[in-house]
Amino acid sequence: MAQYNQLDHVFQALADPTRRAVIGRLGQGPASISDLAKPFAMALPSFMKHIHYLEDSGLIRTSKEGRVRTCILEKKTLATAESWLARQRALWEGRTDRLEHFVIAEQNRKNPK
Amino acid sequence: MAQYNQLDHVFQALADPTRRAVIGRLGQGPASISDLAKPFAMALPSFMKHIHYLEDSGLIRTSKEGRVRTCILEKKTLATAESWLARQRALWEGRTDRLEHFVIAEQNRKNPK
DNA sequence: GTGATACTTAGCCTTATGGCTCAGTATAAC
DNA sequence: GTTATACTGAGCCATAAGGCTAAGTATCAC
Repeated sequence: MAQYNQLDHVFQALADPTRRAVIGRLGQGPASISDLAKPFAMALPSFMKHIHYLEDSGLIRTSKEGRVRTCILEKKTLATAESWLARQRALWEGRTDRLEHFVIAEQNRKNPK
Repeated sequence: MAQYNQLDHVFQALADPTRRAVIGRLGQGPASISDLAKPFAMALPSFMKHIHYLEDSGLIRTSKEGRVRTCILEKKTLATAESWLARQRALWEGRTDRLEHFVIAEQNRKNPK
């Protein structure tokens, strides 16, 4: 993983069950660190590493207010993973580009910038 | 990554640019190890580790005939990653849909026909 | 001001990853 | 039967991942 590539970090972030669970939770709306950490039998600093990993990969964004840090899902980043997979499928299905365009169009429709 | 979970291994496998390139190539059809290895400035044993990783994760299957090992893409496994992402999207879009409904309802309340 | 809450920082430990070399085996070509 | 080809296996190395504890800081509640 020597060179800079967002997909590397995104897929790597998705490779851990704790982090996937966090993403699943954040799909339902923003949450604080301690709320997110609650379901996991893990020391908080360990959990924080996952949060940092997710933030560095661009899959979530966080902000601190008072002593509480709130996390939100960055859907656009998740979409880059989705569209890579869609592109692979498009390739082998011979339907070049159509599916990827569909995914991106859907993303823009649902979350216009 | 202590416990058994195919998604862990699939996403982990996708986190490396060499392995993603191999998958891209195999999307166009089966290929031998040395054909696959050609584009990479990497010793063959190093490349083989990637192949083993891909095979262990279930993303490819390989078979040997004579001295040549041929690799093919296991599309079904790639689909498990795709469907996890699709499920996430479904989750958060379900939420935004409800939010949209709420917003529309509010608008109608404030500005009745 | 004291104490609880919510992180945060620092550092340790074990295992996994991703590269390498060097040598080995099995098949194909001549 | 030699030689070239196509892996394969063993093992080394540096760094990253993912857990831990212990101690620190900044808010908030009383």
